[in-house]
Amino acid sequence: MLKEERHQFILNEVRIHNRVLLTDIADLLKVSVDTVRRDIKELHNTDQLKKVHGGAISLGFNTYSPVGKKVYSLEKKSQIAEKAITLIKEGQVILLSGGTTNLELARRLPSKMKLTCFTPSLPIAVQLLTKSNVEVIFIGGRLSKDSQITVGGSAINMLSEIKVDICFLGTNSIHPVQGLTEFDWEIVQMKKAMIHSSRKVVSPCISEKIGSLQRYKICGTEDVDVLITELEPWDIKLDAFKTMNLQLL
Amino acid sequence: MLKEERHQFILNEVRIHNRVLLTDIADLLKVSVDTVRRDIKELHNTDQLKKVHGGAISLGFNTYSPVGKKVYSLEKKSQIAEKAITLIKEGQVILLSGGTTNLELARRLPSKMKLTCFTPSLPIAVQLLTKSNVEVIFIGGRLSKDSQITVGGSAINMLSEIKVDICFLGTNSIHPVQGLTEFDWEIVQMKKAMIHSSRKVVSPCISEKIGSLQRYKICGTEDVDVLITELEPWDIKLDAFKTMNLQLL
DNA sequence: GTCATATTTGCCATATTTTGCTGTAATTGA
DNA sequence: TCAATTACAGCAAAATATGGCAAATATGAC
Repeated sequence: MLKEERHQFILNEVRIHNRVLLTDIADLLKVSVDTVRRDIKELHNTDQLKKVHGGAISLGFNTYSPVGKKVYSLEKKSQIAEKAITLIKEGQVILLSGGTTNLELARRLPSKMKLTCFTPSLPIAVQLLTKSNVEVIFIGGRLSKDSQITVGGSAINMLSEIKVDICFLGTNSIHPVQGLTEFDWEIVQMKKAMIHSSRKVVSPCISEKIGSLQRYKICGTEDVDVLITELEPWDIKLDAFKTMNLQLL
Repeated sequence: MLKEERHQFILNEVRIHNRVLLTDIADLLKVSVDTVRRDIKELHNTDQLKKVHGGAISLGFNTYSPVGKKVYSLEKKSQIAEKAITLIKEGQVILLSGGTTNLELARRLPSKMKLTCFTPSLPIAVQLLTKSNVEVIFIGGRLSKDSQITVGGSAINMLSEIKVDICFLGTNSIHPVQGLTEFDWEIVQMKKAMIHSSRKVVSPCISEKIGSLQRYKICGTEDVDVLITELEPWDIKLDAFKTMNLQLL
């Protein structure tokens, strides 16, 4: 692998996540942390990102990180993404909401499978640009700076005109009784519209988010067709969902 | 095998993969690495690719980061961007087409000025995310992988619903008689729509592109209100435009 | 055809760059 | 404060770059 490739990769990660960990990059690229450290140093010296202890952040980084510290539960999200990909078939039309899990999914889309992919997420669109086999259609609208997805009437309007095969709905909170909830009103509206635009709703969700509750309701569990977690099928956290009419992965 | 054949082969590989390894090429073509090295050196000297340690990468490899592109052109573009910014007033609604010059413009937008900015360009949207004072509205549609902007009916439709104060129209070719031209049909359609959606059309254009001509016509010079170049006002290249009803910067 | 000349190519010896590793210092979080 | 992680400098091995050289090939004039 060329040094320039690594540089591009790192910059891309920074663009998408606003921050990267040295160790994650080293892991992903299978090189030593020293090499990544040197790469980041170079990119720092040429003002392409900002080097910080343990990694790097984007230059215009606005210190606000919605999820808190561990943006990367890379391991779990990768597992979920791998499971999710098994649901996709050649030639299908899919819809990816925002969120880091869906970003992982986008990253792992097989490069041979022809797909059409709708998304309102800027990072996911950037990621999908590298997949020559995927036709990307971006849902336009006002860009929310926090979530880096488009929101608002225009976006919802565009969603109302489509009907896709599968929607992968990144989920902040899922509760056996209350269903899916969200703390941002505009995102709630977007997600509702996405559900209406899809034949099948898949909810990739890391286990920490199971049982949690936010201010606004998106939909009940009955609107979700498949719930994907990183847990084993017999895990106790999933018990509450087993009686329901939804597939567990 | 002829040298020319090797050159074509290498360029093709670079086009397809965006990068090549010296050793791979030598292996594939059954020639020594020295030969490939010399080939790449030649292609580098004639600006057909970029030589790096261990191989070569395509010229537009790091699409997002203007750093690494040709430095001289970056300087010109920066100058143009600086001039362009003087046209923008607090609270206005602007429209940025794609292109690296507009990307520079986006990067340099003052952080205190409140603005609303429409754009179909993914790199520009990413850049604008860092500007907390700018409301970004992304023109949705099918993403063209080459130009990294959205194109197609949906995008043009969305454009038809807006009327902005200023449109900065990244320009590939401007000709005193033929006007603005472009080589990609879909982008032509987008740019036409952008012109219709704007009260004022500004065309930032580095001097190399003056007088050049592409396959498809976007509009005549009469549709352009302001032409911004990096040249001094008295430069001979601008003479042809001086009699026209357009402002030169 | 022959000779002289120029180009191309592979090989070699010698720099230079890159990379991982080591030991030590600095930073972080509890 | 301590313990763990991360940073940094220096080193050595591997990979790559460079310039010189000679053999092979092509070119062109006679």
